[in-house]
Amino acid sequence: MSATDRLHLIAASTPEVSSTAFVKLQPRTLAHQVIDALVAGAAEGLILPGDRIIETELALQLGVSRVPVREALRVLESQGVVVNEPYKGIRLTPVTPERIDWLIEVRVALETTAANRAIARGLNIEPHLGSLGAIVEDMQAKAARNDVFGFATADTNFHRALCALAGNTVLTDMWEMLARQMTIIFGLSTLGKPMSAIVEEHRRMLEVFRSGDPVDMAREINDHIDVQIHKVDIEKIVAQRRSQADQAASL
Amino acid sequence: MSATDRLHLIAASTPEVSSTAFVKLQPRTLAHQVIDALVAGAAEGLILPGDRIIETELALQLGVSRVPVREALRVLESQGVVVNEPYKGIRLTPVTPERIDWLIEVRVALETTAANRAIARGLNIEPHLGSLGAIVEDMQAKAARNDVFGFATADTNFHRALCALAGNTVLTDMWEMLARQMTIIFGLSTLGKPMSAIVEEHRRMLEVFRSGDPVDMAREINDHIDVQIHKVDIEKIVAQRRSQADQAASL
DNA sequence: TACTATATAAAAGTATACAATATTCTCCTA
DNA sequence: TAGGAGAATATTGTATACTTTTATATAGTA
Repeated sequence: MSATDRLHLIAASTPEVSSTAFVKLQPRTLAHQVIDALVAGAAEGLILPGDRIIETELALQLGVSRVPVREALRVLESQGVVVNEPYKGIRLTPVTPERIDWLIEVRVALETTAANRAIARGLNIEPHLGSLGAIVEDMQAKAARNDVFGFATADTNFHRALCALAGNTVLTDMWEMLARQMTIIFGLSTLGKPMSAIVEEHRRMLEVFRSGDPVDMAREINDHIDVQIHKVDIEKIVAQRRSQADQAASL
Repeated sequence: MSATDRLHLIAASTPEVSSTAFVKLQPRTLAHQVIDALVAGAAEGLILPGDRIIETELALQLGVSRVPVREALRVLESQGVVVNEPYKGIRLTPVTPERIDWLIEVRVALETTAANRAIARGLNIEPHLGSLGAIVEDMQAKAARNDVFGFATADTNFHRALCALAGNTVLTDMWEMLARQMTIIFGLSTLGKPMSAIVEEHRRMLEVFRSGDPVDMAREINDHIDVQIHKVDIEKIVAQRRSQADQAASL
């Protein structure tokens, strides 16, 4: 079975809009939906780093023509999610320990910048602290229920919310790129540490954010992201995720 | 005359490869060439922030079909160079003082990170200092000849070379995005300061880099980029560039 | 058997054709 | 004359068809 065989259909991968949504979300093109489907599939481990992606196949799976598929792949290429050699094919960007270091380095830089900007704007106060705190509580709840997927999502949301406080969309856009790539690499699973420890780290980060010391903040973010992800055996993770995906596929 | 009417043909905008090139560069697709042509056109002021871009027209100008044009536009959209509203049209991202601040903030963050990483790797030594120094000399030469275009290019090259020393392609890729956007906004002209002063700033940056103090380096980069570009009247610049472009077009 | 050359197939790159949506213009009515 | 309904037009979104390139398989020869 090839890498894209089990990709969700578009209909299934684009969740219903909450009826309480205030902003009218723009109609999204098929290309955008293809991007979401691919990223979601990669996050679930249906496609793994290094896997070949065939346009025709993907188009067939998603029930669209090759045009939006190609547009999606070009976008993902420009974001570093896939690599392309003309006439040879596209594959999910192979992951190396080096590349993980690079992603982390940039992500730490962006998050630190964002946090310090938020502090400079005087946003390390209520109601923002409360919002962030609520996310941490959510993490706690998900941890208690052993909801790994939900936990990872909440974790990401915490960092996203922190970045958003900088009010710099150029920064947040770039952050999303990085977060997406890391999600694809690591999947939505926690690594190494127990969830309770991770929750605790977030509490501490939040406390430092409240205190408003830029240097402390930088150190805290660096330690958090670095320690959480660094020095993992990436080969092992990919192999593990592949076997998981194969298992799921054979059910 | 519409915005894209005077875009260079692809053949004209893709320079010959130096015969001394060692690496075999991969064959580039039309989509990539369209990207280059568009960015080049924007840098020259043939298209300005806020201008509408019509796919059909652009395709005609470049002598290609709409498919590679659309792929190019999707990539540029994901990079923030153009904005798109489905069925309404694509335009070069309008520029606001706020957006310029955002771009600068991220660029400073990335360059600072890169410089410090280069220092951490112990690369603030020869032959790297010499290479950077050579670029500064080049700037000096271009300034003497009053070659504004060449000067701006050399300036960009200095910062690019500095970033490259970090050896982090994720970082350099993102830096390129930012540099591209700033080029589109400001064109290839110096802003405010005399060129000699800018050359002097680069000398100073290089000296601080040699000394290897991360804090000094951060301050120096921030001052350089910030002071050089900040607080310019963007409305005026765009208006000025537009009249220049119109003038050139009527010749 | 091993190797090369040719033919075949697969997939990406590109162009054209069609559908859906938004905008503009016209004409009618109040 | 001002305003609105509806047709006409322009432009984007999508699908299909064709071309070029690469990869694979087959056959022939040393």
